[in-house]
Amino acid sequence: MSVKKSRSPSMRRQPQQTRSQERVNHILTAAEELFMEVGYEQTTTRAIAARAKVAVGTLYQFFPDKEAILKALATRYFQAEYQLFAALHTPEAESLSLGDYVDRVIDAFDHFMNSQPGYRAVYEQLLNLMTYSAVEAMDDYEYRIVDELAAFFARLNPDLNAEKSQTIALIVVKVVGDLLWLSASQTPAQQRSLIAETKVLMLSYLDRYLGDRMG
Amino acid sequence: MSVKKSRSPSMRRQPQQTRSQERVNHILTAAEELFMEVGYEQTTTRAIAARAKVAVGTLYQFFPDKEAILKALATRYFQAEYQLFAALHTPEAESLSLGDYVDRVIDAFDHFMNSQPGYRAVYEQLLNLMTYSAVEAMDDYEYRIVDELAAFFARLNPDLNAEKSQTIALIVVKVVGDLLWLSASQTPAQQRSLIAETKVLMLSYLDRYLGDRMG
DNA sequence: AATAAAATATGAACAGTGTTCATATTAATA
DNA sequence: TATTAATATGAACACTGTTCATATTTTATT
Repeated sequence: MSVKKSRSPSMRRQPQQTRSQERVNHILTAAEELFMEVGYEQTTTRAIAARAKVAVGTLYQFFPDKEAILKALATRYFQAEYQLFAALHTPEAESLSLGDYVDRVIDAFDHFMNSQPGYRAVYEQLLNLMTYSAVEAMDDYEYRIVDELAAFFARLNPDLNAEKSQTIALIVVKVVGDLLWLSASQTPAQQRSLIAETKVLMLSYLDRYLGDRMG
Repeated sequence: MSVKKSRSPSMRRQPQQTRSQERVNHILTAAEELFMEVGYEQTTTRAIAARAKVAVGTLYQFFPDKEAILKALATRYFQAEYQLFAALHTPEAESLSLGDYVDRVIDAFDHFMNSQPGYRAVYEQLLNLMTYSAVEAMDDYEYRIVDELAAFFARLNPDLNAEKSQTIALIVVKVVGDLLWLSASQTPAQQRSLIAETKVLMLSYLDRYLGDRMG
């Protein structure tokens, strides 16, 4: 069992040879497969090494510990998630009606979560490691999404001060993330009504602040 | 590392002698202290036994595994949480204005979370064990709260069918829980504005369904 | 009160984990 | 080709949750 480390680098040694690059990828895909099959806790570093056709020691040459492997996988998904957000918040998006905006964003993230097979398994386990102080643990990418969403809101309604738009953005990101996450573990019918209701929730809320700016 | 068990009873043997009753309590308080001090994962069954002045084996005489100890602690908090909910949803509550109702409920749960010192540490770690299928893991108490809240809403607005009021209740419980949880890890100033904003969110949303029934 | 039987407590032993590090192997350089 | 640096290996280590034969304590019986 690993002891809390102050701040370990995500990689122990940058792979310099192309052969090593491949090995790192093998390790990551092997780990992702196993995390999806039996979960993070039940996945053994020995099992990862075995599936990647590598010795345990090799694993620790690239990753300081088991947690770092999960984080490396999570980073890939967070990057994709951020890019999805960015693509949805171009200047053109500011001229949408509020209803269309909410529809687009929630449908897009819903689709993202369901289309990426490994996303759920990785994200689920990542939450477990982010125990102490959710703020500190909140990944850089989620921070950036909140910041940029706050700026997006402030642009639409300049009456919102920085603090207020930040709080609104934080609530939107957290609530939508939470409800989409919840919907993922429901029957398709429940899933549909939950997502429809999430849109109602966001629409009702944002209408207070952006109602007269966005259709 | 424990293997997934199909469905283990929460207790291995009911303590029949008063001496055993005390021991179980000693074990639980020792475990709670340690979970708060170093977290669930870092807490060793040996450490729990040592602090409770008991042998490791004794621990396993009452609890099938480490997880059961956490669950026993969690049950205490869930019961208290349910009773808080029940106290807030008496027939008299139906005659409150929507604003007063939201204020009361959110303030009460906010106070509950901050006044119970062990609640956060236990709940945080409990979330980690509820990985697979949040629905199945959702404790009986939370289920009951959603059900009764749905009934409360349906009583206020009989136009809401069972399915709809259930979805609304689920969203309210999840969102309020999530945002209060988030606020717990913020600075006092952020905490205040986040809670105020949570009220705005709930008010905006519930107004759609209960606006003409509750003030 | 003494004894037998049942209930309860104990902690060394077990099987398994994440991680390390002296050693062997491979690649780069001279 | 010989030398040196980089990389790969897996047995060994420290520690974990859990068990179970044994010792102790309580209860029941004589």
